Order: sequence, then C-alpha cells, then structure tokens
Amino acid sequence: MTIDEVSKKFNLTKDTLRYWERIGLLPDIPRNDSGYRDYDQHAVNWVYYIMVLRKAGMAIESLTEFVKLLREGDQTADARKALFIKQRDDLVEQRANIDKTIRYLNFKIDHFEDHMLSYENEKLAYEGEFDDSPAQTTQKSK
Amino acid sequence: MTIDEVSKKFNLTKDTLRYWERIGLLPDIPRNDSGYRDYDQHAVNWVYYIMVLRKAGMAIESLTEFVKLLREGDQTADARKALFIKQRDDLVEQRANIDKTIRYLNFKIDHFEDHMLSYENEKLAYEGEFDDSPAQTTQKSK
DNA sequence: GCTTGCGTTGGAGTGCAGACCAAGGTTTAT
DNA sequence: ATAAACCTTGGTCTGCACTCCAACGCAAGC
Repeated sequence: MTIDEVSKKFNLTKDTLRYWERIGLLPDIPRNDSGYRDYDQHAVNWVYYIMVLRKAGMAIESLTEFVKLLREGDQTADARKALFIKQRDDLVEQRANIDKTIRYLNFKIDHFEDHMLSYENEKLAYEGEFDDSPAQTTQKSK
Repeated sequence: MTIDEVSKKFNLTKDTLRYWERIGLLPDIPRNDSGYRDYDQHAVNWVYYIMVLRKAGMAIESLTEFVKLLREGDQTADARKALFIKQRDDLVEQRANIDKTIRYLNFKIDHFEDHMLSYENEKLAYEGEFDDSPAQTTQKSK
C-alpha cells in the first residue's frame, strides 16, 4: 500500500506517518524501486497498533522502546512482554483515576446548587478519594 | 498561603501556578500589600480542583471556559453544569477506550508466544473491539 | 544597613507532536 | 512530451504547556 492509502485507511495524515517512522515509532517501511514507501501487511498492522495504543494514552517513549526491542530480535521477548504488562498496569491505574474523577463530577452534578455556595466542598468532595491528594503538610497558619 | 507553600503542598512548580493563573485556569489570586500572591482557601481549592481535572485528562480549554463562566456570575450556572456533564461523558468515553486497550493488552500478554510468530494477529486481536477500527476501504490490490 | 533569599513581571526558550513548505524525482493521463 | 498529481527528503513553523531567565522589589537575619 502507498502512504496515501494507509493514511486514508487509518485517517492519519501522511505527515504523521512519516513522523512516526522518523522517530522510530514504526519499523522501517519498505520502499519500492523509486524510493516510495510501500507498506506491507506487517507495516500496516504496526500503524494500526501504534494508533490504538496512542489513542489509549500510552506514552510514545514506551512505544519507541518497544519498537527498539523488537528490532533487536527474539532475545528481547521477555523485556517486551514486561513492557506490555507495565503498560497494562499503567492503564489500569489511569482508569482508576478516571473513575474517581467521574464519581467526583457526578457528585458535583448532583449537588450543583450547593456547589455554587461553598467552594470548601470542592476538596471535601474527593479528599481521600484521589490518589494524589496533597500531602498533609504541616500548614503554617499564615 | 504563599506561592511557595501552595507549590509545595500540591507538588507543582511556582511557574506552573503563575502560568495557570495567567491563562485563566485559575481565578485572580489575591495579593498582599507588596503584590505577592496570597492564596486564600478559595484559591487553594481551585488549584487542587484544576490539578485533579487536568490529571484526569480534562482539556484545558474546557477548564478555562469554566473559569470564564464562573467569573461571569450566577446566570451562567446552567452552562457550567452542562460543561460538567459533558466532561463526565467525555471521561466515560475515554474510560471505555482504555478498557478496550486493557483487554487487548491482556490478550497479547496471554498469547505472547503466538504473537511473536504472526503479526497478522495484531489486527485480529481487536478488530471489532475498538471504536475507531479503520474503515473497510475498498482496498486496491496494489 | 547590607546580604541573602524570597517575590514580581515580561519575555524568551524548550520539547513534544505534528503541520507545512520547498526543491526535486516519478507516475499517469492526455 | 508536458502537465498534473503523486512521492521523496530536509527544513522550518506552530501551539501547547510549561520552564527558565533577567531585572527589579521586598523581607528577614545578622
């Protein structure tokens, strides 16, 4: 497939495809006699694969790391699997954060009238619910 | 509280706090006689609030919009509530995407050996599972 | 009262993730 | 065989979200 076909298939710009390839997010794409990119099935799958993971918020860094390992061959299989597991775990954590925020927003939507009156509720509404709740620093009175 | 205290409390840089204020992510922070920022409870809650929503992936645009509406007063209450609802719905959608990716990663982790052998499985593993699956474009054979 | 270390603003710089452009080669259609 | 529509690379530009100065004011400790 040409770059144009791939870009249309996945609704990505050609620039994005070239960019991804340049920074190592994709393996080297095969070229035809004129030096034009000619995506084979392997390459097309990679594009889709990257697209999905990017869309799910996976860090580009992890993806390049993964592609790098893949290039290094079979002996990196364990490292790659570990990377997947880490990514999965990260996403699970991310989902938990989103869950908390959804609950918080639901609370605010339900109590919208109250909310208008007291900002102090902001914090109370999710304190103890959100992982990154600010450390209870010794709080100078002034 | 001083900017330093707030930045330590929330683990944000002072620059970030000033930046957020500058672009309208935070309401105007009260100043003391020397022009120093002196965060009151209201302001501190806002910082926390923005921090949480940002961390949950909420678009900055929506947050500035919200602060803008809040400045305009009580008559914008409906618009603000609508914004919350939209944000909640966005997050629900985002969570669904993450769920799909988690399932996909779990599949890949479970079938890691297979995966090493056939890239074609990439696509099969989640086609029909991911919303943005590529349109089945009429695919020129070459 | 002077140094040290805070704070202020305005402006410039950084890194990411592309988007855009120019100069040139290739393919297709007439 | 010439135009139109592709492709290539290399480079520059943009917008976001900070991040880091520079130049100055204020405040606390000695």
